[in-house]
Amino acid sequence: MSTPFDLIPTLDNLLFETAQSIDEFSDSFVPQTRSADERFGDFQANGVLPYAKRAGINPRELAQKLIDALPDSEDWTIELAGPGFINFTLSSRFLLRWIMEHGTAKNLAKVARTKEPEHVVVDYSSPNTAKQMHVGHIRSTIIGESIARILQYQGHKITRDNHLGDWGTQFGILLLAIKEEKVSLDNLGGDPIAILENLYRHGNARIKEEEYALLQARQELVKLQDGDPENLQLWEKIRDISMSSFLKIYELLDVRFDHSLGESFYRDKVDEVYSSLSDHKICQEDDGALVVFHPEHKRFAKQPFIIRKSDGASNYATTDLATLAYRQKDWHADQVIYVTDGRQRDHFEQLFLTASKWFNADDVKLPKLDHVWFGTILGDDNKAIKTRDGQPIKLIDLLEEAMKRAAEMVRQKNAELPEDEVEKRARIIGLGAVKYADLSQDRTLDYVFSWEKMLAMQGNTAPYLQYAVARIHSIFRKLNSLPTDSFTSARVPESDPERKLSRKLLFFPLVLKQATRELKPHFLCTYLYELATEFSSFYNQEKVMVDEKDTRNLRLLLCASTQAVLTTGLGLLGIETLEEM
RNA sequence: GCUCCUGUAGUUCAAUGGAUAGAACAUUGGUCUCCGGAACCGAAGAUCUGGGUUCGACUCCCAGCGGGAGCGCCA
Repeated sequence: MSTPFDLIPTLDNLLFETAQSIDEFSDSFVPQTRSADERFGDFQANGVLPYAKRAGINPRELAQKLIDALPDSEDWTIELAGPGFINFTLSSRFLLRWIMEHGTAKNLAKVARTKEPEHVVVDYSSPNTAKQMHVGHIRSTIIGESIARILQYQGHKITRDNHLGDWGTQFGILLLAIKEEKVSLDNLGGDPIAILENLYRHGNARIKEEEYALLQARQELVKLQDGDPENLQLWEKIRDISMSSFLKIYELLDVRFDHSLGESFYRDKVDEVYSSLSDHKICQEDDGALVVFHPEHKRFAKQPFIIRKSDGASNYATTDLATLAYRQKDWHADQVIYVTDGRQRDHFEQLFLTASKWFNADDVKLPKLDHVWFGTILGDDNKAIKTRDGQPIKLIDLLEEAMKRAAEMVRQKNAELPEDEVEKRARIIGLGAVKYADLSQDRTLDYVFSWEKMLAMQGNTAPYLQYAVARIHSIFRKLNSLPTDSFTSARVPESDPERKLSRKLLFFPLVLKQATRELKPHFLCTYLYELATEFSSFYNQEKVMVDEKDTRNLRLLLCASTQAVLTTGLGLLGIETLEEM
């Protein structure tokens, strides 16, 4: 008999089915099983309370009836508590069985797989070409990657698409500056992207001081969009320079895209958007622009979704519609997840409404659409982050600073370590800290930037989790054994620390489900931190390498399983682990 | 003006309508012949205000107050 990976559906079913044999219950009963505070057991079902209330029955009496009807089980004991909670306390044998069956990375991965895999496109990172990535891009990149990994882990087919901003107004300005300053893009030296960014800044200043320059910039953009060979060539070079600067960052962050289909990719697909939406009378002309209103919506009845500007040019609403159509038609996406700043919520709400009407009119199945939005990164003044001279903090600087600080700590810990090993550890620890700092808080909240916080190595941080993993490696190293060895003769968990750690391991599937349902990795972070804390406490209280074989095996099994869950979980956050640190 | 988000210890953050609101940092007291002290154990300390819904509210609703954002040709 196999032990259920996620106990909640099992208990839910058991309670529901049993309830059906009792007169007072109907099929509208929802057991509401959830993990319980450890003071009350391991799982609790709360559903009797609201049900009894509705039926006008005493909840404690009804709960008792249900408990009496439940079949006896060797796997748990059941208790009535409080106003009508039903508490389940798992038997030690069950805990041991679960850990033995599921507690390796391989088995976890197997059992976490969904029976209904879907094709999910994750649209994230999406920087603008011609500019460097700055701290503002870190959230989309890190959160998007984690969500992609979480879904992929559960067996979904994931397409990672970097929707570059490579066709917008910034090119007119940049092209103007390049031509006015007669810059050759062929030898820009060691940091070409920085030079491009400076040029852009010059151009931007020019169009603000002189109206003629503004007209020229617009003209350069029109020329580019009309396929002018010179501008197109320059544009391609700019794109290449930008991409190579992005790739450096993606490599550090261990992010790889399947596609980088920017806005330019859709430039010959926007006409189809205009004509189709016009044919279906979804859009209308207004002040010379083509717009979509949603009369049924309290805000978008008046607030337009502009899909073609009055000068005839497309904008990001147009390309986003074209992009969605492409993802549906060519990729057969079941779901599309957009990971962007929360300030774009209106845009995506309008996009989803418009797409829904459009696809419906064309009788095409609309993929499930999710806007995974996150808060702004703020500075000390509670305004969007800027450096003192008003420039955004470059992402590459942040990452290098993190690695530098981590390297210092690694050297302090181990002075004789060869430099390449220091660098390797510094990368995993430093970048892990940066990722974790971002992922560990609810993404919808604004984020106050501080180097201390981003690079913190103590407390609820990646290095703390990595440290727990490294310690477990150290145990097995000493024992000349492997975490993947089998520990078949282990005894059941008895002591408080053994039991607490065991039950924590069992909650991994619940957390995975929650993080997936809400597309919020911080649930996973909180859990991993609690697991690591529980492990440290256990490890402090219980000697692992004892002579008594069955006890040692149990404790080693707990170590191995903890390591498997921590490593797996951190992997889902895009964070690597070390055998020694 | 309209709309949305947000308000929890000194600070930074958790908490699926569920039982006594949980951590970290900082403060502070301990553990140290220990299998890695990047550790462990303890103390102190919080739900903006006022109503409402509910058996039960940090959570949902209404009204204030404070902070932030969006609102026609940027993305």
